[in-house]
Amino acid sequence: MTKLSGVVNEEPVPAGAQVADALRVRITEGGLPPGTQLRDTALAAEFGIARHTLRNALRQLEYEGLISYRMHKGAVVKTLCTEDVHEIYRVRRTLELAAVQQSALAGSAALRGLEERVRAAEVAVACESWNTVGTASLWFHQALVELLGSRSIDRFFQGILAQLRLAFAVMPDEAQWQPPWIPRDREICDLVRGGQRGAAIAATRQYLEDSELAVLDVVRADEMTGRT
Amino acid sequence: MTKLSGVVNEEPVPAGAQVADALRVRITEGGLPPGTQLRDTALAAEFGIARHTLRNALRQLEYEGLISYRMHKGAVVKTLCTEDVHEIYRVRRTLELAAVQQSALAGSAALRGLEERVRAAEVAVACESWNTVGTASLWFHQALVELLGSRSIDRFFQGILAQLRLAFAVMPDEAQWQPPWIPRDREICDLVRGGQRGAAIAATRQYLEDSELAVLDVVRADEMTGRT
DNA sequence: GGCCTTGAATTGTGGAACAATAATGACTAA
DNA sequence: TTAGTCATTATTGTTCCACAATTCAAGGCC
Repeated sequence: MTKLSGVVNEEPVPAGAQVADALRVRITEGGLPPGTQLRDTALAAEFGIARHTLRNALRQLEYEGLISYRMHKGAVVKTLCTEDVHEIYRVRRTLELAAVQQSALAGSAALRGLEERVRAAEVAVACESWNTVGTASLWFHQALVELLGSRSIDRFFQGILAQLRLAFAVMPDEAQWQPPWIPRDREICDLVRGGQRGAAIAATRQYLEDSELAVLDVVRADEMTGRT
Repeated sequence: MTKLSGVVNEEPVPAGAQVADALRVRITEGGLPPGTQLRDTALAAEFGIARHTLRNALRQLEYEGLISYRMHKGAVVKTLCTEDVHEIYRVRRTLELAAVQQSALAGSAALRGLEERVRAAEVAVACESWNTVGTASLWFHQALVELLGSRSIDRFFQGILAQLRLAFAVMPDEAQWQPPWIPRDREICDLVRGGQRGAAIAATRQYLEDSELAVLDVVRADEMTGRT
């Protein structure tokens, strides 16, 4: 509803892309829980844009893996199945471990980014802003992958983590679930910055192992409730 | 109306997606060389679809990195600059080396795929079907990455290699350029299948190093001719 | 209850139109 | 002549409307 105010000299952004951004936020913040049907006429009306333009936005989100399209059945916010979780963690293992392995070659700016984002997560824990904690932690892992120095990989990984956030969206008690991971993020951060590559790899591998199992629990629990 | 038992239930494919596939082929085969303006009215007329549908197809290709959009200036087939080449090879190094490293865990089907595609490339060389050689070689490297067993990474990497094909599209003498790489593909394939991980990694790293420089030469040469 | 039919709702696509911007070319001025 | 200005045209981004194809929900029939 709010017409986005653009700073004058910026490159103009197509309306569809703006709506895509807004929807992406709504989905990853849990405003549109997995399984939600996205009726294009309704959404178009809500955002005050034409149906075609909205459908463009939905297409973009489909490419990013946040919604799934089926012919003549429209768009649905994706619900993660266990295989999806395995897939997400296959990607995480590949990219995060590769990033830690090559961390010696990373620029100092990227390394500082690590520290910043871990600290942000710790602040979120201190503030007891639980819904922020999960996002901050994911941002840290995004920063890890950014050590590789590849923009396309960064974008790709961003989509993967956005999908992972779909699992957070159906989590019953984020306050219990999220905080324990932050000290482990801190540990990985310090090991990487300290140049202790072997230990960093081991810590990251174990982290991903444990995290995958934990997320699987959440997804399986959600599958149970959904099947009733 | 009842479906006969055993008949495959084909999900219908949206028209936009079909056109996107056709355009992707045209671009990667060189039918639409880099820099070509893609006028949507003309293309829509040619494919016999509405402008909206065609624009959806273009959006998809934009997401894959094959075309670039600029507001109110439409779509253009992307022309690789040297930074783009660096970026492509950053991704290749990350994923292909990670794949070779983890090749011990790969399934036997994936390993057979390696052999198949190298052989296809060798056949193409024997047939002197030079335009096929480059594509076959890229397919081999795609198979390498498939050792990781991740569908999303496969799709991502496919897009990257499609971008690389844009460099082939402006290459003056593919017959000279492509064949020398095939024996090196063969070497990597045999090392991986033989379980000689260290040697395989070294060979792959050297391959990517040399390949990047060679592609950079092509792109730089093209930049010169384009600037006149 | 189970099955079929029917009508409404929704999607996928087409077509025309319009404002905003870019490209083009003519015209003027130095 | 050459540079700059301005109007004309093309093209894009977006909207509205329309319609066939298909799914969904409800009701009627056995």
